[in-house]
Amino acid sequence: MNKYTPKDIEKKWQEKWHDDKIYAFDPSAKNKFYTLVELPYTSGDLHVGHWFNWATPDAYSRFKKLRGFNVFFPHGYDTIGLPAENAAIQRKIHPKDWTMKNVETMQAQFKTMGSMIDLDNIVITCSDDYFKWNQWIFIKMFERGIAYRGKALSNWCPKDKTVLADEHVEDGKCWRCGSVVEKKEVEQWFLKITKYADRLIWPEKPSVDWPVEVRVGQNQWIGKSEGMLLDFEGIEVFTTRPDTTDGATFIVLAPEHPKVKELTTAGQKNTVEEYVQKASTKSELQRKENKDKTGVSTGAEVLNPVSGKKIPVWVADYVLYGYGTGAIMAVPAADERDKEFAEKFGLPIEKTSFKAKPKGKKQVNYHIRDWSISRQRYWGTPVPMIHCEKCGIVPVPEKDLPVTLPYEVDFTPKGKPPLASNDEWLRVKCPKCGGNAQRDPETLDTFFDSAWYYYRYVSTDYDKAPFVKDRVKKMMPVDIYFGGAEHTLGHTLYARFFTKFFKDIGLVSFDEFALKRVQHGIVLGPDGNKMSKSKGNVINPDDVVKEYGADTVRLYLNFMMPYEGTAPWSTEAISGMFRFLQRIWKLQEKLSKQAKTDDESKARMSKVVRNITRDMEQIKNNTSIAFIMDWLNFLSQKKEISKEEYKTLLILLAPFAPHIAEELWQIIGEKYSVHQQKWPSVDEKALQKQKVNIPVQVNGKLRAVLNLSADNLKKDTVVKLALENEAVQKHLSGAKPEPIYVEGKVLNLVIKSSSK
RNA sequence: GCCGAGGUGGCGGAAUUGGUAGACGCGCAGGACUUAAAAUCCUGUGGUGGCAACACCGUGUGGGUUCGAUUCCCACCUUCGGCACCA
Repeated sequence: MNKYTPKDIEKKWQEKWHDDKIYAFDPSAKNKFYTLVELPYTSGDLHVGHWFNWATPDAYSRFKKLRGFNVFFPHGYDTIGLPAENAAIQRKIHPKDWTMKNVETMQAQFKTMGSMIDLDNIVITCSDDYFKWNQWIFIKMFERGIAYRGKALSNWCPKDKTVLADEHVEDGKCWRCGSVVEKKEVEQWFLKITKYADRLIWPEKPSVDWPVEVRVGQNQWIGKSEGMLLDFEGIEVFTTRPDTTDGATFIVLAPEHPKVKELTTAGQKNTVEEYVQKASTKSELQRKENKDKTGVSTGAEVLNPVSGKKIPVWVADYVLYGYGTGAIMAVPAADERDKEFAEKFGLPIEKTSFKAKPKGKKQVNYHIRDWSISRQRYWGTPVPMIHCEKCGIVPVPEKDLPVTLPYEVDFTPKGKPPLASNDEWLRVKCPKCGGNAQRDPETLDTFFDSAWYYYRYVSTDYDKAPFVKDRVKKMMPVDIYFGGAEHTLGHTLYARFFTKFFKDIGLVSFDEFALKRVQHGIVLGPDGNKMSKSKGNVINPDDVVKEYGADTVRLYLNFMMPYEGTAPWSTEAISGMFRFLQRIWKLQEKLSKQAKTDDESKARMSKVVRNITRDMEQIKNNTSIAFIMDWLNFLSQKKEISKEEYKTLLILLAPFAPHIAEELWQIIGEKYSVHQQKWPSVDEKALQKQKVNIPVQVNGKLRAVLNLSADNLKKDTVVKLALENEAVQKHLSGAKPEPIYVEGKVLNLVIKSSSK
């Protein structure tokens, strides 16, 4: 027997599996299972986090395959983003070249994982065909009024010189570069996600299995609140508590509110203008940081229709222009913020009856706002629209799609979209009137691309539509979607939104694209901190693979913690995994043709298989591996082991360590491939024959354990045996206990204390 | 402030619907093999006391329900994540 040397076997099998197409999805077969992992961004290299993210889904998919499912596990790359464009600026490489080079590197690295993902049939979001259908979808949205041109106070990243969606402003800063985000009035494209707000709200008991934190988080972000629109002499306010209108003692307008100028009295003009001016220069972050209430009076007064009193109108930036009507009625007696404001500025506070019934219109408001979708950058899908002076905005006809990116542009940020710098590309004839017109020089947000890529996966070869309806009908929804928690408010919400839109235009028939969502945690550096170059605690997967092989790395990543967990990488623990594989390798010495699987072993094996099957289904791969170790420990103690025992070990191992499992499978002369075998079954009879441990408690404290055979589990027998037990007798000290027995589980002997 | 998820050995973490707390792995200690070391193998490993048998304590804290609670209920402390002047 030679030594276990991963590098001698891993590449060999990877190539053979690939050549033999052993993981090929059979579109005609039933029993489909669609595993989806968020497509990686083409940043350059796979880091250990990528390995972690894929190790569990891959083991899970392999398990599903062994369980008889026809597994579809496709792959792709999210290619659009600023790093590509910035690399281009810094290193003078074209974004496309930079991106495609990274795709190549990452493809090669994915191969070393020995994953069953299909690397031949990938979606690359910057390819022409993806652009085409991306643009097609955009035009469909435009036709339905979902994509629209709007002007709004938007989040502006001064460094990236582009607009940001609300979901990508984190703590007042740009999600990508961390610059403090400014507010800027910009005309741009929006998607009317607000129209879908109600349908995106998760019901209490959803039909699909998504984590609560996602459901609650999304519902909060959508932030539905029902209330009323009330009129205060021309000022419309939104309130959720119309019943407190009698206690409204003043009105507050947001600084941007158009009525501010109109209402301000001559005496207050300078003060108000100064205040409004000041508020407009504040960034969102500054507004958030300083929660002290500020504001000024307009000098105007309006009638409170319920109390019949004239109440003053103020301007303050604690009222947000973007929410409700940008104006509120302040009820200091019922609202903390209004109270604080009233106290600070000496405004009256009056009791409310909570019984007011003002006249007004019912109104529902949402926290979520329409998704700003256009970016003033080069590296993205061009917005497929033409601006004609005569006809206005005209979509590019389908036959002219895709609108591709011109290779030559000046993409150094200058405040205007880079595409506007290429005249030849920009100028175009209007498809309607044939007159002179211009292309839209903006590109789509990268989150538009990733909102529907898993539909394209099922139709990478199709060029008549974004996807083949029938195939989607057959293969979707996705059965399980693995990804990161950071996409709770962005990507996964957008993906749900797109699915509902697709349903509306008759492309799909379901409401949710993924039946189950599982979110991974993070592998920290060995020092317990987040891995970062500056901290020098980054683990390079290529190095670890070189040292131990891919199987050890996969195994360790599956074993180190639950998929949802976050824990530090341990250079010591991973060597334990290597040791485990070496012990399995060595076990082949004990394999004997004559050896039979005895009853004890059968029972043990069944228990292991049963537990692993149960845990794998629940994606508890760490405990599944623990049971494989348990089985190995058991086999190691035997003098010789049967082929059945050994084969079971290899099949159980195969999802986690596919290469070594295959190699050993071949060594023992079994038919290729171990990955096309049947998952071992549980021998219920053997399990029933096994002896059972019955803990015996006296007054709830464990005093003895009886090892009993299955036919000795009746209450009378167990109690009798327990009472004969010395340790039990000692603690009973002659008393007559009342037995409480749960069959096959536990016996508790209770002595009723005399004082009771 | 609001919402969500957690708090179990030296560490990562187990514990099926309330039923032997600490599986499995790492680390550590002792032993075997070796001239020696590494590797490997064996044994032990929650805490306290005891030579030992054994006893008591023990799942963030304090109460409660129960024959029995890491698991259920109440209050509190605390860590992490999300949202945050949303009217």
